[in-house]
Amino acid sequence: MTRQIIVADDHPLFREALKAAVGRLEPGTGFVEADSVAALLAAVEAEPDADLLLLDLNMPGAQGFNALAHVRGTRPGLPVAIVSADDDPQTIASALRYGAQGFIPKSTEAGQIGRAVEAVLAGEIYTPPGYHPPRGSGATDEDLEIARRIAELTPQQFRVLGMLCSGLLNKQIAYDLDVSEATVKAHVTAILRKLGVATRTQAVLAAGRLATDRASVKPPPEDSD
Amino acid sequence: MTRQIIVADDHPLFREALKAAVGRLEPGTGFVEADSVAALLAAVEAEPDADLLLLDLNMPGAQGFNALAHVRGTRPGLPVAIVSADDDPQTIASALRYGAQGFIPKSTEAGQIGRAVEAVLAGEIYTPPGYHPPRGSGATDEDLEIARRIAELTPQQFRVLGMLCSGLLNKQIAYDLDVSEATVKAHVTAILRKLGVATRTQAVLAAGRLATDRASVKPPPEDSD
DNA sequence: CGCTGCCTTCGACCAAAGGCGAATTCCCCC
DNA sequence: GGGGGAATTCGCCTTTGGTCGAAGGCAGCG
Repeated sequence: MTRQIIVADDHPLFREALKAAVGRLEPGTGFVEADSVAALLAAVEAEPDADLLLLDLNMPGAQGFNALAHVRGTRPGLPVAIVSADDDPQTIASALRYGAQGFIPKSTEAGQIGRAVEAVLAGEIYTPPGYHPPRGSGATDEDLEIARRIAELTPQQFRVLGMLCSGLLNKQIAYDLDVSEATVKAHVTAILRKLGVATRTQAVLAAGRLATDRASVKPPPEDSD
Repeated sequence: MTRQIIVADDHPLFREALKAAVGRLEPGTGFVEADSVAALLAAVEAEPDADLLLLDLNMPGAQGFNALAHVRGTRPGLPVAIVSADDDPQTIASALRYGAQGFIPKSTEAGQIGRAVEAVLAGEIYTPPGYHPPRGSGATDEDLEIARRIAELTPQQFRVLGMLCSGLLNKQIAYDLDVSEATVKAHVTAILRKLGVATRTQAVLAAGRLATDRASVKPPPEDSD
């Protein structure tokens, strides 16, 4: 039985490097790749028996720790190792508090990445050498509460939440997901309930608290001035 | 003619310290205090001839640089010196790009604060000793574009935007401002136009890009689970 | 097999959001 | 003193958002 690892990163080249670094130690390893949150969700659903998820924090559509929180909620048995270019102690501490089993800075050298992955697969919690938990751990209790609620969302609801956070209208979401607008509204209602808020705007604000970088809304078209 | 300085900080004690540090060098200085964004707007409107605004970044209701951008837009002639506990180079660079004439870390010793204020009043740009502009300057061109648009908002519109960013309904905003809901809607429409977006959620996302800390939406009431 | 949940889907109803035009006030400037 | 422009205010109408109830599909379990 070959072990399965899901590699979620929007950078194709980096995915290759990651696979090479991991596959070198265990040639029989199978990989599933995802370059977006949508693909990540699909991969997680399609591979219920995956052994590990290597997750980049800066993926388009997955503001920060939202994807981590959601995967931890829907697949509690699937270990997640964060792979990120942002390696300051605050970010690492947050990732661990949100349930990641490991944190691998992108600056890590290949051989060390392989060993880190093996460590996480063996059930250890991997942190970069020299890492110390900072004083204020970056994620407040309120943030963890948000994460807990996001973890309760179904995959489809999580997709919709991501689109809400992009500022899309129900109509646009319905078109993208190829369902009726009534269905989208039902999902939105479920999201509002689970997040404990009353409007989509409040839901976006809540989800935004788990973001590391600001979402880019959309390029303002700008015609007049 | 005594010069007027507006001191905007939600911490009363710190306002006192600030006044003491500045007043020591020029006993005749007049002060106007503001402990919230609402009070800040009122003060700026009431004192058109103020000589300087000392502005804290972490004021309730004024997410990050929004207040700075807005004041710079409505009162281009009023110099603004940011006073903040967050003194990393990224933050300082952003403040300067958004049009601040000075940046005074809260850790600055009293005498130095007085000298910094005098320098800004004299037309200089004050930065803490040892400050070097970082490589990536913290604020992207897109962020500056947002700031430029926020600067175009009228005071009332800016107040409404702040409430939108708190996740309030039009009805609640109308109650707080003591106007009809129709009026609030008109303001919201104007805001959407000026920010170049189509919905309130997108407006909140746009304004959120100028935030330094995440807004706390509101404590989720939480009853069921 | 049949039952029980859960997820997804949807249509119909009501509330909130947003657009449009217009009246009022205030301030600046001529 | 008298425009002119901007800001604030508001009512009416359309669109969007959100709730409720319900039906179909799919997995796990007795």
